[in-house]
Amino acid sequence: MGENPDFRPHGDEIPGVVGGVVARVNGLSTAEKRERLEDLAPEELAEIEAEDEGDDHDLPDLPNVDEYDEIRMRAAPNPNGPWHIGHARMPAVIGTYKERYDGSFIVRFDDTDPETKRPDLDAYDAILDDIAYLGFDPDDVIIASDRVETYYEHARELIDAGGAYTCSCSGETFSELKNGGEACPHREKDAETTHEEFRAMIDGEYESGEMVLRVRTDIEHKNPALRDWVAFRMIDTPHPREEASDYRCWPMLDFQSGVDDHLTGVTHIIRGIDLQDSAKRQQFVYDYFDWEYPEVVHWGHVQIDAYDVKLSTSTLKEQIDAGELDGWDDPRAPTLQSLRRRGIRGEAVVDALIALGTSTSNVDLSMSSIYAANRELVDDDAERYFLVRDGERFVVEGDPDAGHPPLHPDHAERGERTIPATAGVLLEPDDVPAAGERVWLKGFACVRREGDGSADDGDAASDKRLVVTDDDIDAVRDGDVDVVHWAPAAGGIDVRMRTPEGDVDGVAEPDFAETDVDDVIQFERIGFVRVDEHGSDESVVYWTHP
RNA sequence: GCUCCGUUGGUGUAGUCCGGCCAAUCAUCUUGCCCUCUCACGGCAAGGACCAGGGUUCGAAUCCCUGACGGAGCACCA
Repeated sequence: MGENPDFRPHGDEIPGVVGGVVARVNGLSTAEKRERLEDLAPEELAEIEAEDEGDDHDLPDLPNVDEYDEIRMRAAPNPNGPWHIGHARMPAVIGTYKERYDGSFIVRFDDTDPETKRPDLDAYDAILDDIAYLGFDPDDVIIASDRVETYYEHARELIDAGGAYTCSCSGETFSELKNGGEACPHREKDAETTHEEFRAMIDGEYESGEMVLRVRTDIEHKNPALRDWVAFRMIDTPHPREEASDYRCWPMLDFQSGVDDHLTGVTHIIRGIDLQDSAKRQQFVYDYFDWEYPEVVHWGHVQIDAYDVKLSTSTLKEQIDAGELDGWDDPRAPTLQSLRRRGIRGEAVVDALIALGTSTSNVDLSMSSIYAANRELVDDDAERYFLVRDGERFVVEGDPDAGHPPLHPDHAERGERTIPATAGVLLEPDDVPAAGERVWLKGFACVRREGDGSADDGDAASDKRLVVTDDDIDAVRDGDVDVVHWAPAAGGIDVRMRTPEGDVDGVAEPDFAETDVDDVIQFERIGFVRVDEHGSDESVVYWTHP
């Protein structure tokens, strides 16, 4: 109708006219439709099939990739602690793009604040471990505090270009002037004086707070966030890295990051919305140097359901110091170290984070999507065992001596387990049948509950008995009898299962001892766990997911 | 207060640039059924969304305006 305006008044009649045809086409099979289209418009068919091929990306294409010979991206963490789940988004997305475009992935530690965001010396390696856990291998690792001289050199060039001036206003004073769109008296000083004062900053002749180097942007810019921002300031506290401990004049993020992105050839910057204004700030520096600003993608914050604790490195650190958490890999902590210990593969974390895309709105990540991705990875390999929590003891009367459930229901060739029943069995309280009712002990037999438990005469109460019946499996198929897991009353293995909700104790079947540390197995009807330790008193497992 | 940005089912996402192919995709989730000696895996089915109101148009998730709600920045933090 765009082409034939005459039809417009008749728009309402269109559905009636074309409806029959549309219904007929929809009734055709895909193959038939393809055939018809090939007759009518082969070029359109080719177009559709071309679209189908390249359309399976979870992430949108990066902007303007054709304009660059190589796509280079960087993750720029602040090394103040091991990573939580939200941090994993950066390497997950960058790593995925790197694979798609055959690009580069640089890790740059932005550790230029020895005081407020004081780096943790262990965090550098911890973060690189976290990245390796996720399955990525950075092409290069650089540390900003190694590059301070480079930032000084560029600051001098910027001063020469008229793009910076030293300023001794207090933060408060300057803020007031700036919010009114007014320059401070230092703004017009000559380059020579600025050079002299900047040299004195580098030499440490000022105390913290006495002097800064500002970038000359536009003091009347309508966005107050962009007006003459600070590029360098004095910090009295020495940097924790010995190599950098003598510096007192430190660059701010926007200067350091902007210079490094250019010098390391970064083509695409991916970062959070908290840095939305950074590109606009840094653009002023890029203009003075006549550099081309990289492409930028911003994304929103990630919140994760299922955790009480906040997704914040500093909060986690406080909780660990206060003893509320056992450490960074406490199962209650939303950290990558915790997920790793629980047996969740980095690949599953990456899959779930990639599915979030890169939208600028804030997103909630469900742990269930990480669980779903991980279950897909581990289910086929996970051998099955029984664990009984809060076991109630019953004697068993009748044959056989032991149960033999398979190690994996889909893989009979892997063999079966042996669970002795002669010394009695343990059942979870929820699974105990009422007096006279039956229950199927999985891998063993159908049993009937005798006695109602009222005559409590000790450990092997005479009325806590399970008598083997002659029912066959049809009893289960008919839906009359529930199948439950169980453990032997003697010879089982004490297990402590650590979960995000706290520790749970139980007894596992004897064959559980054959598992190796790091194996991910499934306790049937409970969930997947990772074997953490086989101790002399007990074994410890970490709960993975249902 | 000033300045940016966003809003599609419970969650995430596709579609928005270039209005009709959208009675809106896919995944997760929930429920039911099938399979099954696990509440796992697998299969089938169902459930559930275009923030609101105006405008433009034959036609709006898509374009325009207003509002609501949410987020971010205005640091000598990153």
